[in-house]
Amino acid sequence: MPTPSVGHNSDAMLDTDEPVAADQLRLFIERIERLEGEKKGVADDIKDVYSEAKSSGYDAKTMRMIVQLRKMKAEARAERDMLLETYKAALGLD
Amino acid sequence: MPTPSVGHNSDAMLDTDEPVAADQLRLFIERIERLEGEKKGVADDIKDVYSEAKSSGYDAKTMRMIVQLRKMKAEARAERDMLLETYKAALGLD
Amino acid sequence: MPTPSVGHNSDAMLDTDEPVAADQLRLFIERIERLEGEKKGVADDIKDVYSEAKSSGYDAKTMRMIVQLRKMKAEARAERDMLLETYKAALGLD
Amino acid sequence: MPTPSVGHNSDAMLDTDEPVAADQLRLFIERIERLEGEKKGVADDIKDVYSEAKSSGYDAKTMRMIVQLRKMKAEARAERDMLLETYKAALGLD
DNA sequence: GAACTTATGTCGGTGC
DNA sequence: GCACCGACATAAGTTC
Repeated sequence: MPTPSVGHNSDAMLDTDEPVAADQLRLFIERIERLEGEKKGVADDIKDVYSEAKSSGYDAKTMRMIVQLRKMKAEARAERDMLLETYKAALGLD
Repeated sequence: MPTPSVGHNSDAMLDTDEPVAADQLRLFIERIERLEGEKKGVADDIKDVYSEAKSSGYDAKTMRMIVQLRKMKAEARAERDMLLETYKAALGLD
Repeated sequence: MPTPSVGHNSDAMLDTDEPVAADQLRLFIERIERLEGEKKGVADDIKDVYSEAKSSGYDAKTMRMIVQLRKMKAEARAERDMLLETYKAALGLD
Repeated sequence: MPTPSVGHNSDAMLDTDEPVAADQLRLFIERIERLEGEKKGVADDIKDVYSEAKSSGYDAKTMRMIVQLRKMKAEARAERDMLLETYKAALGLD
C-alpha cells in the first residue's frame, strides 16, 4: 500500500520513502505524457484523413457533419438500449 | 439505390465511377470513425491513469499542472533549438 | 457612438469620457449579472420539476435519459436538415 | 410499460390511472424541456452581451473576472449576514 | 468566428 | 446522517 505521504522504512529507517514516492509520481506523469503524445498523434491522423479526402474532392465540413450525424445515431441507439435496461430493471424483468 | 448523384462514364468504360466514389467516401468516413474511436480510447486511458494516481494519493489537479508545465518547457526548448538551427543555417554552419 | 477607448468630447473637451465609459461597462456587467440570476432561477426550476416528479413516483435518472434521448433525436433531425441544405447548395439546387 | 408507480383505482373508479400517469410523465418531461429551452435562451443572451461589450472595446475575459469577483463578494456578504442572524437568534435578539 | 479540448463546478451515489 | 467521491454538464480557452 504505497502512499505518497511520508512514512518509515521497515529496515532501519533508511530514508528511501521519498525517492520511491517521487519515482511513482514521475512514472504516472510519464505514462500520461506518453498517452497524450499518442492522442495527439491520432488527432493528427484524423486531420490527415480530412486533408486527403479534400484532395479527392470531398468537402471537410460536410464530412464532419456526416460523422457527427452517425455518431449521434449510434449514441441515441445506445441510450435507447440503456433506457430499455432501466425499464426492465425497474419492472424486475432482468 | 446506390447513389443520388448523377453522372455517366464516357466511352466504353463500365459504370464503376459512382460506386467507386461512394466507396471512397465511405472509406474516408470509416477511417475517421475508427481513429475517433482510438482517440477516445486513449483519452479514457489517460483518465484511468489520473484515477490510479489519485488512488495512490496524488492530486489530479496538481498533476495536470505538472504535465502542462513540462509541456511548456519542452515546447520552449524545441523553439530554442529551432531558432538555433535557423541561425546555424543562416551562417552556413549546418 | 460611445466607445470605451479614449476620445474627445465634441464640446470644448469637457472630460466626460471616462464616466461614460465606466457607466457603459457597469451597465454591461449589470445586464450580465441579471441574466445570470435568471439562468440560475431557471436551473432551480428544473430541479424543482425533477423533485416534484420524484414525489410522484418517477425516477429522475430515467427522466433525464428520456429528455436527453429526445434532445438527441431533435438535434439529429436538425443536423439532417442542415446536411440536406448543404447538399442542395453543393448541387446548386437552392 | 405503464407507470413507474403501481396503483389501482379504488372502487368504482374508471380505469384512468395509466393514461393519467402517462400524461403526467409527459407533462413533466415537457415542462423540463421548456425550461431547458429557456435556460439555453438566457445563456445565449449572456453570450450576446459579451459580444456586444467586446464590440464596444471591452475584454470578455476581464469582464468575466469582474462578474465572478462581484459574485464572491455578494456571497461573502450573504454569509456574513446569515452568521449575524444566527448569532442574533442564539442570543434571543430576533 | 466556429470547432475542439480542457477545466471547473455541481449533483447524485456511497461508504463510514 | 454527513461527508467524500466519482460522474456529468457547463464553461472557458485555444486553435484553425
